[in-house]
Amino acid sequence: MTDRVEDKAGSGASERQQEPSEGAAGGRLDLSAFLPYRLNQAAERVSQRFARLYRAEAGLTRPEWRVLATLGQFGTMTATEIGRHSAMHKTKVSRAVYSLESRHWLTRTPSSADRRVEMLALSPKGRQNYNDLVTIARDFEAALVATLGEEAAARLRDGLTAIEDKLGPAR
Amino acid sequence: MTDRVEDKAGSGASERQQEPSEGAAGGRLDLSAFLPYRLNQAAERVSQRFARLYRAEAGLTRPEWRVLATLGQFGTMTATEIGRHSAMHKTKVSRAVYSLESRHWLTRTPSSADRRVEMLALSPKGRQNYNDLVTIARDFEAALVATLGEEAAARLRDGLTAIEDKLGPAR
DNA sequence: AATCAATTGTTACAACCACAACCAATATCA
DNA sequence: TGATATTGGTTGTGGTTGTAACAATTGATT
Repeated sequence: MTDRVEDKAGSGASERQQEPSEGAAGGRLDLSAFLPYRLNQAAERVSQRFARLYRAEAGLTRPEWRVLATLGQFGTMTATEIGRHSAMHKTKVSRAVYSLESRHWLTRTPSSADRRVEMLALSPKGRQNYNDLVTIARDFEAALVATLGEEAAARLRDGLTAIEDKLGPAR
Repeated sequence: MTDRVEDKAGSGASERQQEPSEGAAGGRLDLSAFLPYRLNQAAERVSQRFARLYRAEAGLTRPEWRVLATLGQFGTMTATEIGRHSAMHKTKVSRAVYSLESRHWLTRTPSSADRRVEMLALSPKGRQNYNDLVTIARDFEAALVATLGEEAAARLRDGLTAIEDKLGPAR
């Protein structure tokens, strides 16, 4: 439909035409139409905007937000369970948990059944901040959907569902 | 529609029920249904799979692949232009360019018009590798679309287009 | 019971990244 | 022209991340 490879900065002198040497084989690839690239860019744009909110509101990093969100949703879990549900690496979880614990937003309770693990849960302070952030998150998502339009948002969700269903977990 | 918050690992003893204390206000947020999270996960899954390919084929990092792809598409550009078209930070471009130059995949030519900039272009060796990677990229995208199904892929593209159109560039 | 394998979580280390500082060159404007 | 601001690109630094190694505990096998 549209062009999509224009340069809206307008500063440079010569606009680069898409006409390199093109050796022998099948030619170029339009990066800005390449699905993995587009997905990445879209995710980054949305995530950055949302990250600004919880960083401004609570000074959280992304891993901290995810741990908070997971604990807020499920109540009490171990670190590995958090990692599984939020798709984060062990060490990321470990450090985010430590950080939230330092803020007294969560508490560790040794498990009586398995002495390797600790049960993690939000403190009242943590839950209060979680509740505030949930409101912000809901508002953000609603605003995003409104911006995209219900129709486009629904299609986006369909596409994401397909990826989730057909591709396994990220690893 | 569907549940989406189940745990297919099945290893743990007690499955966490979604029933934390729920203070006073409106309750929890299902992270795995939250649009920014879903977008991020989907992008990461796809990117990781594709990254495995060009890392195995050519030992490239993601910034290096993007610089290669951009130069391959546009022929000759400056570092700033590469950054603008591939949405990468200055320093990332600088170091990726240096790395590709060390492999003799690209050449620098001082610009006669502006002695601050250097015109960057792929060497024959670089273009050859680019051509190979373009084939891999096309195959990957085709396989991805086939996996998702044409229908779902089209909806995904619509959603991404909406994000690109309605949301500005990542910063 | 004793050994070996697997799991949980933390930490050391190296790679990577963005921010800021910086140099060189150009543009702006008095 | 001369002073100042702006731009292109590189480098140093602090912070973040993943890999690997590790201690502690549990499970499996005999």
